[in-house]
Amino acid sequence: MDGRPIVKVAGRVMLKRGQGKLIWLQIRDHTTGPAVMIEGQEADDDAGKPAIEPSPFRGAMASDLQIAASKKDVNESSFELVKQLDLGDIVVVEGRLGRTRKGEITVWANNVTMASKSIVPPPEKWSGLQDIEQRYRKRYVDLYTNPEAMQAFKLRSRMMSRMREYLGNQDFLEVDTPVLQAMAGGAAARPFRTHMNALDIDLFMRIAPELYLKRLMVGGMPRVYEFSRNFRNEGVDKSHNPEFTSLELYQAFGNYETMAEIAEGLIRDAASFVASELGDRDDTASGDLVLPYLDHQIDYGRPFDRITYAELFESALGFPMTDTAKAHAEAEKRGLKTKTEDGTQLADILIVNELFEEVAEPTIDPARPTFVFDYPAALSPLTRPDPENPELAQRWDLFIGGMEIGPAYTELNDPDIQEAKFREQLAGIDDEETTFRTFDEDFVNALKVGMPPAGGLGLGIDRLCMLLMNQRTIRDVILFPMMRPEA
RNA sequence: GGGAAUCUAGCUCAACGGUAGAGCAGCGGCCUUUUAAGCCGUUGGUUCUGGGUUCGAAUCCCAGGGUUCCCA
Repeated sequence: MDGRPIVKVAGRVMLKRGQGKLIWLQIRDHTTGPAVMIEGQEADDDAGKPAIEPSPFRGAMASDLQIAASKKDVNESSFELVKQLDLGDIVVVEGRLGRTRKGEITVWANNVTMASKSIVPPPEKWSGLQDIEQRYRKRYVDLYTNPEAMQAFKLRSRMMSRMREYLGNQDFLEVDTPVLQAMAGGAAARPFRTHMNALDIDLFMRIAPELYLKRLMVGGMPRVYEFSRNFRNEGVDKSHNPEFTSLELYQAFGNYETMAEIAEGLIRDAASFVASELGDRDDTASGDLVLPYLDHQIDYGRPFDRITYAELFESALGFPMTDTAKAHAEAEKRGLKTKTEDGTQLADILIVNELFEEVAEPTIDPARPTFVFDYPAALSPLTRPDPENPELAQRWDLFIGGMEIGPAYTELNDPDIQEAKFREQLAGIDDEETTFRTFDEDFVNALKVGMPPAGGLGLGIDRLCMLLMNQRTIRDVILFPMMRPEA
């Protein structure tokens, strides 16, 4: 009649301002996407798109809708309902879409019904839920209260869809492999133990999917990946949660070089996607792709830097890593660990690696994604040694923003070498008493059946989310991070 | 593992060792185009837990717990 479309919207009441015969609501949209359901005629240009401008105040973000319930427009029971509404209630509103005198897009309600009553008081409407602990424990409140939290998790979800799409386009198959394993292999970490009653056997939660994904390579799946929830019975800090998500990926006839291409392409695509979702950057035109992370402006557009382990070591320490006498002296000088807890001297290579991690890694420019190539073979039991130089493993680690994002390897597919490496590990060549050591005979047997030469890649998805979404801690990209149960 | 900080109303925060408060939310009224908060009135507490010092403890001491931050 007046040309304004009739819409039906639903959402949680965030603000309510009563004015006697006119009551204003702001509701956080519970319909999907920006579209309200338009039941009537097409909207006219200025009112059709519910492009509600972001408000300058925190309580009402772009996804909020404004509702006006006027006693003269709304039916009597609806008006009574609106008067009784509490903040936090979820309502369904039908009405005409229009504007206020000040131009605010508003649904002028004809009918309001209660969809769900909230009987717990919401946080303070201006400052929201501030307590960090409560934000994690009551994520359901955090999400509706703090739009930036919601945005990070929406982005995480969409980013993972995008990665699946990217990999699917390259003929990678997504698979699921066991979380409960009789032996927790594929990484050096302390596992969670559990027990299966029906078979009366002890089991472990996986620390990595690697050995199963490789079995699939043996079986003839040339390109596989898994977004794997891994469980490690270790500490919690701002970049570690006991359960975390990694992307593990294997490519037959690939190697660590092709893995670098895939990793770089995948991360750049994800970064580009996140940048466009955030929608407030105009740097794609120039070919640059820069996203902020804490104090850094990280450039995902340019080719990632590449350096070898030995080069980085020497440039940071000032002497070559082969000079083990100097390495020992340097480690002593810096007070690094040089002995195991029972007092035996650490192996040279472990001293070198201590120095590498403590001194060399921090010299990597956090704003430049950097591959560190060619790790010492002794540190990489599942990696194929370089045929030219068996001391080196065909492995790289990727560092971004000061964090280790993931390794990749040219995979070891020789069953004899694999078996020998397993034995070496069991003999305790490394110092880590927390490291769980396994000898997976069936895996050796799979290699005897024959695994194609392959490249393998692991990416820490939580850390990638921290980077791309500029979140300070891993708990801000995990919906329900590990917390001690409340007393 | 070490150090520091913090824990008070549903939420955000005050309170020199001297009656535990404010704002928001809630509750009762009045109010048709507001923009976190309209106006008036009003309810609300195991001050994380347990000990101790003191005439008197949110405050000082001891022990424990949760969380956060920094370091290893």
